[in-house]
Amino acid sequence: MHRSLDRRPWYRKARLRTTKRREPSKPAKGARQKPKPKPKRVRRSAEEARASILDAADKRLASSGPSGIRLQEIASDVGMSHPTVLHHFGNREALVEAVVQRALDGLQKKLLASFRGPSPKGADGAAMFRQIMDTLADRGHARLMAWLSLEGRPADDPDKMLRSLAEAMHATRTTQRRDPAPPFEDTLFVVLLGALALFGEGVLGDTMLDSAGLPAPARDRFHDWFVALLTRHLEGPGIAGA
Amino acid sequence: MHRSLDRRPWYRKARLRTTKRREPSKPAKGARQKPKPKPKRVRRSAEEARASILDAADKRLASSGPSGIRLQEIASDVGMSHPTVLHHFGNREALVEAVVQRALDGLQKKLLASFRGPSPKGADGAAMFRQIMDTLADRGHARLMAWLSLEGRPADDPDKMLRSLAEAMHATRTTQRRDPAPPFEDTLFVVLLGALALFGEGVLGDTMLDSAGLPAPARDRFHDWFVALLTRHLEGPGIAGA
DNA sequence: AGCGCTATAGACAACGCTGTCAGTAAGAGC
DNA sequence: GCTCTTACTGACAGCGTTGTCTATAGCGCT
Repeated sequence: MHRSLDRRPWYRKARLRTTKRREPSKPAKGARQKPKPKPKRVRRSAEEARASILDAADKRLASSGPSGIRLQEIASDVGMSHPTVLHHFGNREALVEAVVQRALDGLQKKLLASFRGPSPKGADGAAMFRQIMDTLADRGHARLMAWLSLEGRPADDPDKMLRSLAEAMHATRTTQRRDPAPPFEDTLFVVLLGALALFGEGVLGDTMLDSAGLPAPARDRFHDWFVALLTRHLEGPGIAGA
Repeated sequence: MHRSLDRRPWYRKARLRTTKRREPSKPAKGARQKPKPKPKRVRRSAEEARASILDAADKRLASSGPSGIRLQEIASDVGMSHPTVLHHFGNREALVEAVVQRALDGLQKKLLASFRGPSPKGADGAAMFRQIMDTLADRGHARLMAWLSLEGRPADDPDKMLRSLAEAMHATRTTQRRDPAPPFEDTLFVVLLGALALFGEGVLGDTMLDSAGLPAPARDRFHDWFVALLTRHLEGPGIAGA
């Protein structure tokens, strides 16, 4: 008479097996006489385990992208066996999904925080741009977005972050001037340019700097220059074309 | 007495085996009585074969990056067996190296051609930018650079392309104006910004446009706007800071 | 202490991928 | 035709990876 045979895991069961069963094929006999001197097992709570696994996966995600995530590596990073990872996430794809989602949420939170920025209300150009630069130009985040895009994961944002950012900027832009304001699209393009350039720098910054024959410290000067360019544009008249 | 047993390639032999020999382990017997109704073999010249293989690999490179290249897929694309691919390139890594190098050379050639551009001599801002945009914003090339960077392949350019481009632009910039010219670094930053933004657009363009709530045709307007912004900057006074 | 739950580990299966081997056949040159 | 070179192939080895199964051990509860 066999016991529970359920062994709860994933996740709280109640989902029929999705992968087709393999037949035993070979009797799979194995002699079993080992001195067994290592029953050293740590037992985490499920929450804890999931969190550690996600942390480890996150490192791999940043360094090698979603497709570079390996169950064995992650397991050994955390200090467990890879079936345990599967126990907590069901299958590799679900783990990848989870870690990507977590990273994306983290990025969005950081960005939204930057949008509010140090200034009390309504964005003030330069300061906000610097904040966003620090967040996005941080290699990790830009690289993540690049990985996702290259590997064909949609990763769109339903909140239309760029647009809302542009709207906020445009509001302050129109109130802070007395001559007729440039069209909204002009502000939107400024934001778009900032985003594209910052992203580009996050991924290819070093390569480009090198190709430009610039030493690393020039990066800061470039940032200053860029911010100056944008703010001057925001304060001056819009581009004729747009 | 056995025949040549050399079976030439790879490449023209004369390199000792690098992977360690495996012992036969199992006699590897195989019954061999098949009706064999398919001795349909195409025989290409070595050049031809290499070229077709590289072409097929190039497609995979663009769509899934260097690490996404699979010998079997490429072989079946070309219409041969995967050992034949190995026959011509020695091992997978060499094939990847070759196809990446070829793609990179192609990109550089295109870019250099754009630098000369339609104008006879000396770069003329707007036109050149448009040319480069067409070349670089073309998804394929930007994606390739992103793949290479993300996967940690150096891919630096010893020619310092960005710098030489900036030098050319700066020359025309200083001669085309009567007031004191802005420092060279200002021009360099303009080029750098252009490169970063264009690259960013090549990789994340669609995502960003979507996040900005812009329809696809807005891309062209953005390009126009960007070119206008840069040329206006190039013709006006430099940024105070730089 | 005993019991149930479940996080964990070991063994192994299936599969995909690269790479090796030995043999086959398509041309080229004679 | 014969011979030699070599592009090409099927079979298979070995490894890495994901996923399954069974057993075990840590912990809370009574």
